[in-house]
Amino acid sequence: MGVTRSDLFTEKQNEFSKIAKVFGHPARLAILEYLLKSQTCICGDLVEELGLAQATISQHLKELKNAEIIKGNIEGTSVCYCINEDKWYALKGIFNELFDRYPSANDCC
Amino acid sequence: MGVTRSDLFTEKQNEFSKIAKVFGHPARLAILEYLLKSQTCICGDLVEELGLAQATISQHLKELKNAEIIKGNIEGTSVCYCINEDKWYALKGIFNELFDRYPSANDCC
DNA sequence: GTCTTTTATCGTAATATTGCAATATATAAT
DNA sequence: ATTATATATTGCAATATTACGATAAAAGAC
Repeated sequence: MGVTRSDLFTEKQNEFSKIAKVFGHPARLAILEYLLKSQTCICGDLVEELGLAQATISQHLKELKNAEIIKGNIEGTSVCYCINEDKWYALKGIFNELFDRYPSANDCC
Repeated sequence: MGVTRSDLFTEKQNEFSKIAKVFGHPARLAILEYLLKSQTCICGDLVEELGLAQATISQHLKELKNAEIIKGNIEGTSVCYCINEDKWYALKGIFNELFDRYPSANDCC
């Protein structure tokens, strides 16, 4: 009990839900929005920007990196993070693929 | 500790993440995909379809209903579930709004 | 070398999620 | 009224997530 039954679902469903889960936390969205708008991608200021502890932000960055939504480059003592463009466009496609499967109009609901 | 710091984020970020979280479980995706493809929307067969216990499915349906992604109509002793069309199109828009904010092409990553 | 700065990791506490058996509720059929 | 069927709710155990202080690791400044 308590453990997600991934065995019951398709590879696609498991993959998609894993990605959706990454978007399922406001801190990670805030990080992404900051990366989207910032022209430079030096990102040490995320701690002041978001108000979470440094350890917490590092953890969220790790999850975004694991999902390959962002990339990180070491730049001297700091790390330069930015959106993974290729993945970003791929994600747009994956989500649209779902949302374009329009619900069949039924009369009962 | 351990509680999401919603106070630190914008209303939009909190709302979006809440929706994304609903998509963040394969069972709920499986339910949605079943509702999308099924012409009829009588949904008692989800239990056999998915392989999860009836109580578990009922719980997932509740979360989908809370997020207003699906609607449920009582139909005799069973309940007829289907996608909430309006919400579905709205969600498509909300996700595209995010994905259309293309990352600025930087040279450092 | 030491010191400073920046980010990552570890350990741990608080909370949330998932799954299911048991039970409750609601309606239909008899 | 009793029984059968379908779904919801409750209670609880297992697991996952979130947050943060403390500490480690890595690189530049001196």
